[in-house]
Amino acid sequence: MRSKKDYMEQHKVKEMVERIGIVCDKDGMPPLAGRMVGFFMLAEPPHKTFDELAEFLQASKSAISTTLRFLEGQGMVEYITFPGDRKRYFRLSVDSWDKVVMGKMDFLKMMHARVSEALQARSNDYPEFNMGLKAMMCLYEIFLEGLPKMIDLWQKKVQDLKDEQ
Amino acid sequence: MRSKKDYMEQHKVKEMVERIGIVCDKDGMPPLAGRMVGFFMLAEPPHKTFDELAEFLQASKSAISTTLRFLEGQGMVEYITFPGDRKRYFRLSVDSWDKVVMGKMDFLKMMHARVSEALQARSNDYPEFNMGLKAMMCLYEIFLEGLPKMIDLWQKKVQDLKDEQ
DNA sequence: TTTTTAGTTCTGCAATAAAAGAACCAAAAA
DNA sequence: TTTTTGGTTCTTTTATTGCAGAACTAAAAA
Repeated sequence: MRSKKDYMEQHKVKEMVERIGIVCDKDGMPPLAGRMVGFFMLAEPPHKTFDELAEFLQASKSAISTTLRFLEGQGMVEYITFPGDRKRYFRLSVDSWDKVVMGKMDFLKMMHARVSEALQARSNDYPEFNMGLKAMMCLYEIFLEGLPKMIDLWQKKVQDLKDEQ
Repeated sequence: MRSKKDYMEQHKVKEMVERIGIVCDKDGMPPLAGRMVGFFMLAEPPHKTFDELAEFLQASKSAISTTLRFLEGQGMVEYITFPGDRKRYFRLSVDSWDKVVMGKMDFLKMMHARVSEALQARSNDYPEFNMGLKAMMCLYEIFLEGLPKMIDLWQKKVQDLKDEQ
């Protein structure tokens, strides 16, 4: 007996990887990046070499390299090394999702700035519409304030989860 | 004197429309959709006809039609009509941004489901990594709970804003 | 009834993005 | 020193997207 729960069969894995890939796709990720995330979520052990990635994902070295660097940039992937082993072992950077969220905040900040400018450029001839834009800014402000709070809450909860183990 | 604040000159408007367009682009919107949002933010009056959109944005009727329907689908654009006038007047749907946010929540729900499945598919051989996935799910749960709360808060604040006018 | 208006839908092309392949490079091994 | 390993970078090919143009439609106007 390998362990309490046996690792699922290969073709089921491929199926799930595709499904995860599609969801990531919808968030604007390139297809291979989505699949790679999917593979990392299911991979056992959770760290994989460059070549293992290329083989499982059936993709070229260049595509793997580019995609790894893309995901690294987003804070979603990192690598570890082992003494006396030249290879890098890549894996999902499971506890730096806050970095990913912070990245999304940059967009909120930009949008907020643009709406603010738009409002300043407008006349007072259409106060009701202007109020709508103010409301929009208000929503961005609430998010910009709320997201870091949610991250804090998350970190506490994660700590609790780890403690109770 | 037209009003307290005069409406800005045309070429400044075009400049700002492009800038807003770029930010929208970064959120994954097609270029014309981003520009259209920009134009709607600055337009006076804030409602524009199909032809006015086509002319200002220098785009074909088909592109305008497609883009309008895309933005309508997202809950970002709506149209009004006037008695005895066949035309539709399109405008930014400024107070249904909650719908846009709810749309983003669908993605969070999907991702949460996929991670949950992944976790169930995994063995117990790598508990630390599994814990990382649990933490990830936890983050999604916090967002799924927090976003509606933020929307509520927003609606209250918007009411206050309107009242104090 | 025919014509015009206000759009929509379908087809095809141009621009962009994703991935492949080959050339390349630095560190380690032989 | 040469070769192999573990990648990266540059160029080319392929797939996808975004938009234009023309054909179309339903309602209103003439």
